[in-house]
Amino acid sequence: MNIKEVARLAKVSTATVSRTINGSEKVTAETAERVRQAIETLKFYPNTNARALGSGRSSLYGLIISDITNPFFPELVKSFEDVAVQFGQEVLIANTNYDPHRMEVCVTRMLQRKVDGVAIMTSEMDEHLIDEMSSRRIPLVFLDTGTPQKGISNIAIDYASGIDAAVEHLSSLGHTAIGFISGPMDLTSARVRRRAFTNSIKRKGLKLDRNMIEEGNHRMDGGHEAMARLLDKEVRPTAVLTSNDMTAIGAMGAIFERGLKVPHDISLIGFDDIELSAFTQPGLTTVRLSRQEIAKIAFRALYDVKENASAKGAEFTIQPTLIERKSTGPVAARRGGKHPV
Amino acid sequence: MNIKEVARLAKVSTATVSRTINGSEKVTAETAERVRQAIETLKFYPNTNARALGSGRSSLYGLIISDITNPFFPELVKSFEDVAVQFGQEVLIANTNYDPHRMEVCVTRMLQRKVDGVAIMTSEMDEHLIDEMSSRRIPLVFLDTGTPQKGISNIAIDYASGIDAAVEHLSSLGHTAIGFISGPMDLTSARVRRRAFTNSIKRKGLKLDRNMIEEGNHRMDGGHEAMARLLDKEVRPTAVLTSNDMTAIGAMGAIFERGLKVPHDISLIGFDDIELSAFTQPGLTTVRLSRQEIAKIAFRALYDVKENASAKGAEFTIQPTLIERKSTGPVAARRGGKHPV
DNA sequence: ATCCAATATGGAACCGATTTCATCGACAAG
DNA sequence: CTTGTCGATGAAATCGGTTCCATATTGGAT
Repeated sequence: MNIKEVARLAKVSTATVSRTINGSEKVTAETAERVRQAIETLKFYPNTNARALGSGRSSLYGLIISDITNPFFPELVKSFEDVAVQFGQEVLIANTNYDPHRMEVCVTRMLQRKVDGVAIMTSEMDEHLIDEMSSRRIPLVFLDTGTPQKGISNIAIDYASGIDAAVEHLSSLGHTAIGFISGPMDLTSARVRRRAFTNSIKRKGLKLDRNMIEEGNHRMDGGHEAMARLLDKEVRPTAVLTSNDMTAIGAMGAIFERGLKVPHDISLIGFDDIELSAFTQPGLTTVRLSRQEIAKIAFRALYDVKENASAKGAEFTIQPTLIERKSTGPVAARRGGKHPV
Repeated sequence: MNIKEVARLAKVSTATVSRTINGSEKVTAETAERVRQAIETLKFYPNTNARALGSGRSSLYGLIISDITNPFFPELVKSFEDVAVQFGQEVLIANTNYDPHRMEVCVTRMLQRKVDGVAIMTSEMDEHLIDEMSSRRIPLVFLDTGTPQKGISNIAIDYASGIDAAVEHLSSLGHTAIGFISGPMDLTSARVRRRAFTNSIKRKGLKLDRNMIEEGNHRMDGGHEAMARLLDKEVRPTAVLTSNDMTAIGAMGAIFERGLKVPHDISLIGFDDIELSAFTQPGLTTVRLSRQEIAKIAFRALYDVKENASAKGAEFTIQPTLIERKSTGPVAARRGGKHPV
């Protein structure tokens, strides 16, 4: 069941069949119709491997993520695929499980499959792996890491503005003792978010208490444990920011377990705004990072560079926005605090 | 950067390079070493497309799911990939978004990429699409649908035992008015789960009230709305089973919004046991459907049929198990009910 | 009527691997 | 010393498409 059989049935050459399939203009409507009939009759599906081999383009775009189990990523994957499909391209998903070794495996896969571009939405990226890809002139786009270079695009996230808004929100509710649960500190993205937090606290003129910063793992269990540690301290924060929503959701559980209430006893703010965050109890106030936007920009960045040899790597910036729900409230009235419930 | 250049550098033929890469025994240790050196030096990555074309095996296994946004599936994907990697195979993920049309696109992808097998973990499957694949002798495995035929395996889920356990659990807590929120009724899997529920209720000798069955969409918003409808009725159930955990989580929100409490006012049981269900507040009692087990069986079923032309399609059965958490409790004391809090 | 340009189509090389089959050399047996 | 056997290697066909280049055909201009 290959192109030759189709050609024979339609009484044309394989070249003409190929042209018909690819919508080349140089085929008579009549001939094209005959070919289409033959394809239909034989239930012919062109072999993607042969196609890629012959044409040099795989129509495949790689998407490397850290953890498919974190809802942030499936939502990103979905959006990325949606855009890719619009352009008639396919997506190859690879996840690293936050493991630098697996990252190498992922890159190898991309190289072997001859993808037309790679979106790297994770930060455990090794310099030499980047070289491996960029030296082969594969368009790349990073999420919030990486230096924009020739053929390499970068999507920066304006953490400062997002986290400033969160801190401002808490501050306006009377909170001064604000804690933070970070992601795993060996991840660049986690470090960047944490730095944005400390900077923001300083900018607001609040006191930065290192005792109120704990490390999580970007998953629920890590958030749970980190919050437990925070609650065990002598001086508790009245509000806590987290490095992502999963962490916040885990943290929320730890708070309830102590018989405390959100936001009455502790206000909580997440980061990402995954779909789930609208359904927690209470709804999670968070800083939204639009997956649709990231996915769209990422794909377009790759596609443009690929199709348009002239296009060079570009720099984009995403603005996160504060989404106020029910997990934040005025600091509880204590000793005549000025923000009674 | 192809096999020829490697051959030239190592001063051997391309055949020998190919043999070395594939670990064929007929290569002297010395020669193999020289080839490996050359590969290393040139940073050569064999072209998967050419490889698949030449050998007739793609080492790719397809995994078709309904909704990557439902945490059940990412967990399944992860497990499936883990097993595949152990066997040196790759995974091609495709999701249908519950849309039969997209399903056709997914199958086309599989056919074009010449996958070595397809795991169909979704039920919006058209008979003719199955034929399309099975007539090409592609090993298939279905999750809980499909008739086991030659080369087609099926993983059945013993809903009866899982849902019986759930109903028994509620019954022993004194519940008699048990509601159900189903998945979208155009999905086979949703219908099967609903039927398991009604059967179970009948077997327990409880009264089946069609008024207490509402339709959701297997997502949080659907669960939320369905529960809202249930709560608006004159006679409310004291306990509700849902078709999956996402539905239960959405439902929980609707309950809280009315100022009611779980499990005090309403007991809630989910289905799947996604990771999240241990972190809801209160923890969700649910019926666990092991993704690891499903993924492992699914991949092995495909791999065995592929590698072992003799192996025919097989039938497997998965036993779900009840996980008791905090979302179920005795029916609230009313008019001297016999199960006071 | 003649010639040219434009257009549709076919032939064949090519993409980069795998794999069959032939060959070569070495070593053991006679 | 010759011959048979076996193991390592290479040459070339092959997989199923794409695409360059050549050719045939058509219609319009002169």
